Amino acid sequence: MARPRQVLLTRERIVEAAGVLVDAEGLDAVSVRRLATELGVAGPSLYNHFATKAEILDAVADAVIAQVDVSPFAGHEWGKALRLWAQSYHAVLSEHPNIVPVLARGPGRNPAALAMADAVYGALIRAGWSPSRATHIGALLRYLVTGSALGSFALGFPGDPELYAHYPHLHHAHHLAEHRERVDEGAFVLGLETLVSGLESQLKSEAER
Amino acid sequence: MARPRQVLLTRERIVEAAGVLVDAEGLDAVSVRRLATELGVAGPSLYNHFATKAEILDAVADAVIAQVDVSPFAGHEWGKALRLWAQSYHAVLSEHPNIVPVLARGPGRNPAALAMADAVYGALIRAGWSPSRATHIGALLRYLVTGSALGSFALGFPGDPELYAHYPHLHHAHHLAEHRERVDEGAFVLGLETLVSGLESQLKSEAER
DNA sequence: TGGATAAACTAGCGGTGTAAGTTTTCACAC
DNA sequence: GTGTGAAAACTTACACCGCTAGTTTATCCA
Repeated sequence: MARPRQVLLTRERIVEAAGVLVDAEGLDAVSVRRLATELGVAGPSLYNHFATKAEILDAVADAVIAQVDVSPFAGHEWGKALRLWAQSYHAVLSEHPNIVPVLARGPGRNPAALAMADAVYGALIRAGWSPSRATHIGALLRYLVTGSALGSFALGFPGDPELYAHYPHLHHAHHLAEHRERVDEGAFVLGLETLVSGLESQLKSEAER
Repeated sequence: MARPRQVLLTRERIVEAAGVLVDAEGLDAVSVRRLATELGVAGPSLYNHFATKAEILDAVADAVIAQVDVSPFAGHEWGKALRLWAQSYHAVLSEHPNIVPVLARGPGRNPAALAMADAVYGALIRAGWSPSRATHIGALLRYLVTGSALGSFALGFPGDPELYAHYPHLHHAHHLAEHRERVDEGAFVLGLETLVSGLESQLKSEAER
């Protein structure tokens, strides 16, 4: 087959198929040939639409970021907006955990990621934070969200009781994986609430001086 | 060469060489053949000492964790200890950023990582936190430290002014990379201080009830 | 002293990302 | 209408990847 009568591939189709594959089988399952097969096409054909494999994965990551709800920054007070946005961010990454390593590298040149950074930073500046503080807060919340999405804390502990026999305080650690959701979610919620309410009182006491 | 008169490889030598290579050129530079060449040995010989490449990288990650100072938990009040430990943890990962993706998967069966988790959890329990809260706090601080080490926030923004022309609040984002250290460090310090002091007042108000 | 084990080797399998060159089709300028 | 050039698929191929299998030989222990 040379050039087909009807176009077989588009950037959108490739990104969508790659996203499905990443979600279903993980980053390692995505090879150019495998992805091409999934699209009914021979391997290197994808290079007519993307320069490298990394570019494909970047596009997948940006499509995920595009699902995050940044609308709270339009209508809510900054602290409330931060909470709502971070929760949406966290929820989206929880639905697509396999792409997180790609996404943790930062916005790069990806439009949805840049738009999100813009919305967050703008809201913080409007609230009265200094440029450097606003940057710090944006970074900080990204640390919390991606850090929590990157690897489940609970699943990091194997479910093998004998492993913990010689650690005086870890006798129950082999049960962690069973309560995965409660543990990971509880840690995130605790962190978000502690951070945002701490920041709220910092800004308030700055304003009073 | 069959079995040599003097042993050429040990687990320690392999882990050390792998660590040097990871630090100098990144995770992708570590291939079994490349590492073996670095050690003056033919490729698959490493498999006499490690079952898989992943096992080698796990050992490198654990050697890094072993450098974290957990001694503060012995002598200091819990809040102070948490701050000192997290700072050491952060500093160690900053010196070895390339191994962070491996390390972010959790302790697994690695002894230094388990010992560290044990020390943190034990100190929190002694301080009066409930088991589930102690787990949450441990998880939370790991999110912060690994999240901040995983990808520089500042370096995530390319230094190309034109890129930000259409984002109303990001006009100065192309300067972020230049101030990388101040930005990333500032965000981490802000996060650590806000979290720990928030937790201190939470525990205090719990105790009063 | 004999046998098991251990530590190196070589050869090779199936897979990877991607470069290069080929063929055919489509869109458009004359 | 009809060349012309770009675009979108193809095939082939390169260098490398993790890892397995089988071989050789030195060392250690009974």
